[in-house]
Amino acid sequence: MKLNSQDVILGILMHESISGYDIKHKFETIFSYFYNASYGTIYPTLGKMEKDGLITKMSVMQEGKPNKNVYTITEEGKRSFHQYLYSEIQDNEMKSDFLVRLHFGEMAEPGLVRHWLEKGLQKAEEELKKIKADEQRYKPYMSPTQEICIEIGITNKENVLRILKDKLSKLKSMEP
Amino acid sequence: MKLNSQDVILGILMHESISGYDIKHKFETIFSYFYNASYGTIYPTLGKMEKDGLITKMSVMQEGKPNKNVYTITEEGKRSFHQYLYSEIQDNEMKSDFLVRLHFGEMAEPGLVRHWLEKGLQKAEEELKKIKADEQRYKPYMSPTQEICIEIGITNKENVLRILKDKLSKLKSMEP
DNA sequence: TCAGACATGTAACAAGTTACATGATTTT
DNA sequence: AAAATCATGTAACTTGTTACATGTCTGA
Repeated sequence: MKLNSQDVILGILMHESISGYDIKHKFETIFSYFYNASYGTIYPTLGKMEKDGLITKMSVMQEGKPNKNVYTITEEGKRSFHQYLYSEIQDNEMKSDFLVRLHFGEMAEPGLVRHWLEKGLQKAEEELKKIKADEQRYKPYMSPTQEICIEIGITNKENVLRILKDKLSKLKSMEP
Repeated sequence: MKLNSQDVILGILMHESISGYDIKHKFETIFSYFYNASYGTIYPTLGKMEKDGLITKMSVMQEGKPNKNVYTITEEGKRSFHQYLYSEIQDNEMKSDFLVRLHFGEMAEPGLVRHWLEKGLQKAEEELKKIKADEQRYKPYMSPTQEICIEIGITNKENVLRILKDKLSKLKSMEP
C-alpha cells in the first residue's frame, strides 16, 4: 500500500502525544523535504483514527493560548504502525514543477528560462538555509537515522544550488 | 494552480504528436525522476483535453502492432500551455517513504533499519543506472535545459548512493 | 485595535491510483 | 501455447487540496 498521512502521523505519535497543529509544524520543519500534508488532511485523518481506535483525544488547557486537542496512540495504533514498518518500502513520489519547466525550456523564451533558473536558485538557497537552521535547532533530539535523513536533504539541496549557480554564471558570461 | 498531468502532456505534445501509450513511456524514462502518471490518469486526461479542443485525435495503423491513437496539439492547446509557462512556479511535491522510515528508525529493530538502508542503496543503484542509460539513449535529442534536468537527477542519486554506502560501511565495521 | 501566532474544523472539489477488462501481435 | 509487448479504456475508490469558517490570546 502507498505511503499515506495516517502512517506518518502514527509514527509521530509513537514518539510523543501531540496536537494536529503541532503535527503540521513538524511537517513544515523536520519533514519539509520528504513529506507534507495540509490541515485539511491532518484534522480529518486524526478524527478517523480516533474513530478507528488507533488514537485517543485529550483536551489540554494552556496558559496564554487556546486549548488544544492532544492525541495519544493506543495499543491498536502501535500495532497498525508496526504493520506499516514491516510492509514493502514504496517508491518515491516526486513532482517537480521546476524540473518540468526546465525540461520544456525550448518552448519558452530565453529570458523566461533564465527567470526560472534565478527563481530556482533563490528557492534552493532559502530552503537550504531553512533545513540547516532546523538541523541546528533539532540536532540535540535527533536519532542517528534522522541525521542520515537530514544529511541527504542538505547535500541534495547543495547539489542543486551548485549546478544552478554554475549554469547561471555560464549564461551571464555569454550574454552579460 | 498546482502542477498537473494536463500541462505536462501539453508540453510533450508541443514537441511531437504522440499516443497515450508513448506518453507513459516518456514518464517512465526521461521524466522518471521528476514526474509520473499512470494510464488511469493519462487516458482520461487525453479524452478530456480532446473534448475541450486542446488536442485532436488521429487513428494510426501500424504494421505488426495494434493501431494507436495519436494526439496533436491545437492552437487552443498551445495557448493553454503558454498560460502554464507564464504562471508561478509551484513548490516541489515530494513524498519519500524511504526517508519517512529512516526518520522513524528508532521505532524499528536495528536489523530492519539495516534492511531499509540496503534496499535503499540497491534501489538508488538501479535508478542511477537507469537514468544514465536513458541519458546515453536520449542525449542526442536533448536540449541544454534538459541536460540541466538530467544533471540534477544524476548527481542527486549519486549523492544518496554515496551517503548510504558510507553509512552501511560504518554499520558493518561496528557489527560485522 | 490590529497583526500575528495559536488552534480546530468542514465542505466542495480535484486529481490520481488500482484493479479490472479487453484485445492485437510477436517472440519464444 | 504461453509470455511479452503493444495498446486503450473504465469504474470504484482513496487521498488530498483549497477555501471557507471560527475563535483565543498576546504583544506592539
